[in-house]
Amino acid sequence: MPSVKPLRWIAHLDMDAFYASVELLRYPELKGLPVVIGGGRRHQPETLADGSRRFATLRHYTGRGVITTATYAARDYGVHSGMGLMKAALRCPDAVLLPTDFEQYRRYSRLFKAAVAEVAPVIEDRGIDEIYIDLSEVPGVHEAVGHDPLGGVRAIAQEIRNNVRSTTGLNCSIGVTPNKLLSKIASELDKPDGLTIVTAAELPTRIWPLPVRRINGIGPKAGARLQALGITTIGELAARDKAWLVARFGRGYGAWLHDAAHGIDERAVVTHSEPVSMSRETTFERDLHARHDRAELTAVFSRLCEQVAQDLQRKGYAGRTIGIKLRFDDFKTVTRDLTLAEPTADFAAIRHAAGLCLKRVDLTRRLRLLGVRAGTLVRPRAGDPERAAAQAPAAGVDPGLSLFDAPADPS
DNA sequence: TCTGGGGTCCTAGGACCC
DNA sequence: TCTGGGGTCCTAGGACCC
Repeated sequence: MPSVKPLRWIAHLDMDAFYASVELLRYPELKGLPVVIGGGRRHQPETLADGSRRFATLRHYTGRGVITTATYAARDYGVHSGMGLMKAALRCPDAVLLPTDFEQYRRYSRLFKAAVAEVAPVIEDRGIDEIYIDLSEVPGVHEAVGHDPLGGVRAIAQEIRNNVRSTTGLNCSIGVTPNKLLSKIASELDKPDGLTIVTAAELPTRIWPLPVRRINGIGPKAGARLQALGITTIGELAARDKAWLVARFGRGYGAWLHDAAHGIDERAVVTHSEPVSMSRETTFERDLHARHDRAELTAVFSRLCEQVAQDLQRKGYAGRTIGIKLRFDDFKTVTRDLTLAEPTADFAAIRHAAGLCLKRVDLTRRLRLLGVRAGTLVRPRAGDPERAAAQAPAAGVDPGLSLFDAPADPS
């Protein structure tokens, strides 16, 4: 029997301005206004005596926060996620500033994913506001409706959108194509509140005119290199020989670039995955010096280790690799890590290992960020005495007071 | 007025073993 | 005493994504 490649329909669903939209559900009076989410905890809205609410604006913001999400009204002023709040304040000083409330966003994330699962259960998580959905096995997906050969897919995608809308009050955008790569691109073609179906035959007309940066996996660096080579659009990338790309971008990435430009992507929708690492990091309000701010740094360092330990324990994991991350005042970032004989989720063990890592870093420059990470995770089985012992609190916690001894005086 | 926090994956060199 | 490959683990950095 000849084997025929089954026709796949893969959807990519992206919630529209997710964090901001969740906030608008509880503050409906902000609808239509420029609103940005981000920054610390200091700008909570306050409720006045008459029941109305007063919101902070960007105007007087000081600090190192960035925008995590901006409403479409705010984007009209040229602000976008990732932009520093100080910079955004110059462009749109009257934008409302709300603090992030991950607890709430996670709740709505679970809600919208459950709503999707009622229609199509094969879902791959891509973070809090995005999923891939394999529609291939959903009944009726391959059937035409009237004279529309894509009627089946369209109806199911529409049903997913309706269900998300009615259970969460939130809008999403969906792209549906034969694979994840194209669906990711397609979901952005009609944002917000869009539904876009692209067939393989439409690749030249609908995908090739787009900039290469729209491809998930071509970031700032690769985008700039391609531009320097005279390649701006996906079509121009598709026109290059694979060998030409391999010669310039390496065997793996070069070949992938070629396939991606031709809309080739066989990756499956993965419904389950295990975490590889867990980490905590923090950026300081002002840059700290190892010697001068030793007490503060030591306290932060311990807190990060404790948070990582708690995260591991809460989720039932232990890490065999413990690492640290430091970012200096010149934004240079270094990491150090250390592999233990046994995985651990114990605070004292983590801090001890992280402390050893710290000794391998030159702490002359001031620090702007400190992070702690546990990698090579395992899920210790209950009743495994050896691993249970490794998880138990270790005797003798080193005080850590000498963690941040500076090697030299920079001044 | 510099640029958050939480991740994944890839590469590359050196150690170490066969 | 010198010269090999291959495989795996460890470490550091970097690109990229949400």
